[in-house]
Amino acid sequence: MLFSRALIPTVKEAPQDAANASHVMLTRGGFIRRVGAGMYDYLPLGLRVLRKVESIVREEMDRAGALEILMPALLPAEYFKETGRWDRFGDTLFRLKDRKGSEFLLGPTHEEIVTDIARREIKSYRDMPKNLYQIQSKFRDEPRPRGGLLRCREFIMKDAYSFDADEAGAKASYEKMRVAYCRVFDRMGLTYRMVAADSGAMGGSTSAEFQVLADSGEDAIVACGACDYAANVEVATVKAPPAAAAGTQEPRAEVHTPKHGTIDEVTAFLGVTKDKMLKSLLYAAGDQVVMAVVRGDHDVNEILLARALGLSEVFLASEADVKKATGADVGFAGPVGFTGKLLVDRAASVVVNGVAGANKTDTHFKGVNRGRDFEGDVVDIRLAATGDICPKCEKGALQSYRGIEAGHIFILGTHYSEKMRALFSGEGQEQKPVVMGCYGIGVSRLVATAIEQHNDADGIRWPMSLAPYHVALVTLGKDQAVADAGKKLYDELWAMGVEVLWDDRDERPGVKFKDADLIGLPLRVTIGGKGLAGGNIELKPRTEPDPKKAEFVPVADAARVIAARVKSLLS
RNA sequence: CGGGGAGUAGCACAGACCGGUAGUGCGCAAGCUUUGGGUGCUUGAGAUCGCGGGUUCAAAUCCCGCCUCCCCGACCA
Repeated sequence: MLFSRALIPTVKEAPQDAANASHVMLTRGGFIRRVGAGMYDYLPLGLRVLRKVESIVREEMDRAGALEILMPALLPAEYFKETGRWDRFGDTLFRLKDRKGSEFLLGPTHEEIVTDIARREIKSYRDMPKNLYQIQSKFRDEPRPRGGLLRCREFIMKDAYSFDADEAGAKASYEKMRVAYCRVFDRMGLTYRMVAADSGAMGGSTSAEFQVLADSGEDAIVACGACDYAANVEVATVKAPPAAAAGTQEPRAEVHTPKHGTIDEVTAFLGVTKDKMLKSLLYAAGDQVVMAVVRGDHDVNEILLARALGLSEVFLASEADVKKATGADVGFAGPVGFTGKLLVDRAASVVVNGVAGANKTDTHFKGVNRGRDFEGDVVDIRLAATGDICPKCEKGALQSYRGIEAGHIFILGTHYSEKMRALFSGEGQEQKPVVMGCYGIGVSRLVATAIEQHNDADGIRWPMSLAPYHVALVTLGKDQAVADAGKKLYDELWAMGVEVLWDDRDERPGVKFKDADLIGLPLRVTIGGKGLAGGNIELKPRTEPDPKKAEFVPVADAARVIAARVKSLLS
């Protein structure tokens, strides 16, 4: 592609609203333009990257034996009513009506529709396993679209669905997808972790997220430094602390702590460390108010807390509810004498001579010990953090990371097949629901995710497998010999299968170099009058910041050397 | 949905408090200049000041209503 004939509208200034690297660079580099909140144009460069992501995903799905199909994005409401998701999806669903007033939706995901295919076409255990996938636009009315392509209302997703005759078959299908996903992310040159995750509304028995590590990620994950344990912090647990040391228990004593309600204030006032504090938080859980106690240096994990209570969610109690439940102002709640349901984190349960609120305004207790001063149910309800010991190997220390969820795989079981009567005949003529799995990859999100992980101050550093073109060819000056050499190399490289973007514009060198860095093609070939007079062109990887370290390659060898370099970076 | 912020030329912004000829930089067009990291100079085109209403002789500016967008949080296969 000739730059002079392309549509690559680079701009110097970042859009005022962009807050992360990928949004800034995709916009500045002329890859995308915003059309509305969470809606983007893909300009030619952006579309080429999107297509590369799609190709890799498609190749790996096909390799894993999945079959590509395409379902409509516009869907009749009846399918979602059949499974109850028409109501359960709430405001996230884009709903619309046709001219006759019939209800429709724009598909946020396609379990119902693919299950409809299954119930019509899969009649026997002999028809399975099957895995159907599509790459398609999805629509979700997100409460808050953000981050450019990272969270859109219309986005492109690969969604795959497996159908098996039994749980063991489903596990095998799931495992195939896991391997395929690893290949996808490996080929894209991404650093990622497969983590245990909350199954959420899908209610599956087994699920894992593929988290691409990036400081700008929305998700917090922890991973063990010694074994393969990794989990979304939502569901991460930690090794149980040692049983209480048989230390001497001080008598419990009331202390006056006027206006000192926070952990920081109380520890400073009483001269104790945070791990001696019994942080007591009140939650609205269903129709009751429960108290959750964790150590002062720990935080409550609300998802674990909700699970421990058998609920889907809990909310921090209002100030009024706290006062009603404890009889004290916020900041002075504690387990001693609390009459409601009491949950105590494992680590907090073994604190000896702790400090806790006395359920009396401006008052705390010292010398609080579980077993003597209070009871409560001991559960794991705290957030894992860096330094905690791994729950799996019980040796390694956990490390916290930020991640971007780029893929999620589930075993769904028979949730949808039962509701929609997707039944098949087993070997003994019995009718059984198919066992399903579902597997998503955020294709358009990956375009942005790759940049979040691969960029520097000057712009993007595309991995070769995702770059819109393999090589940026920059010719300098108006010298005809340079232009001729550029044209020759350009033609040779394309003939060898190398995708070249030739900056043939009548621009000064600085402009071309800046744009090349911004667009971020992995290899840059420069042809200038001086170098050419010496019989050389220059070759520099985008990852090399120092232009002086460019490699000189004889003109005669250039095409061959460059093509070989591209090939090695692709494998 | 809660909190905060912003809508003025293609982009980034000033002007608003204190009403009176709509401005700057980048980009765009033309000319000269320059040519290995966003060259310098000159000239020019380009705006229903988000929308609707109100106050006023006069509204980008003051008042009322609405819309859109962004950030933090909640939310989120």
